[in-house]
Amino acid sequence: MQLATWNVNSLGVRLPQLLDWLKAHPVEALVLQETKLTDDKFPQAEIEAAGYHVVFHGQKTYNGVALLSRSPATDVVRNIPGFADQQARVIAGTVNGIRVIGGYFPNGQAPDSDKFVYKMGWLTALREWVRGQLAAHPELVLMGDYNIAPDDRDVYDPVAWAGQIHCTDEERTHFQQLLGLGLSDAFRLFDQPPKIWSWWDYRNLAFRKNQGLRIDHILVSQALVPSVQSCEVDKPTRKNERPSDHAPVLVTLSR
DNA sequence: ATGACCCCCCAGGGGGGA
Repeated sequence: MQLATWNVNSLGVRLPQLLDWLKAHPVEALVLQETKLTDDKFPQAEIEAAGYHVVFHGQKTYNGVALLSRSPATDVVRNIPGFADQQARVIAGTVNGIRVIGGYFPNGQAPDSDKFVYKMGWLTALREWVRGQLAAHPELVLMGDYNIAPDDRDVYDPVAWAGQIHCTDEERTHFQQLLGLGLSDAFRLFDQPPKIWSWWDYRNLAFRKNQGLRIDHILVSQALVPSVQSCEVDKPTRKNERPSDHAPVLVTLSR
């Protein structure tokens, strides 16, 4: 079975692509980020007609997350418990015994900004919550748009991006601390070719020049590592006529 | 080439993304 994450950059715009994508990629579960829809406008009927259960947590204009699954998700959680947050960034549920957590991590804007301070606090709250989730659910996947490029290998121009948002030591330390909970970056469980990204700027002909970052990740718990068969970025979806700036990322499990 | 986008808001430009 496959699990996947995709920052769709407006589900209102991308719904037809999502429905096409699900036909071509009948994944067991998919988390979405940047749906940018309040819950009353969420296209639940269309997604259910495509054969998926769905739970969601949105807001106007910004952020918004959803969890689609072939079987219903149970124990659904919206946002990080105990962390007061005006922004809709997390949705979690248990699907076929696997705890699936989808996150739209804060961007952070710039290392000297208030938004960076928020990003750091959010990451700390997420880590402490996920620590408990792992104790309760040994089979766990934490996936989404992390807005962190974990390593210089994940950046098309690491010199130009050194110290910039997504690439600061503080963000990378947070990523390592998530791994320290007992999670593994599914993509790095395998030898990978260089220059694999999950996001390409709309500007500067970035996709055509393959100038991007790998900031969308699937972290799996140790109990799941033996069943991970592959982890791939679905780059062709970024070539669609009216694409999101992110490509989906998929993990394949032997179950 | 010192360029180059897209989506939201909601009606002319501004905020945000990464």
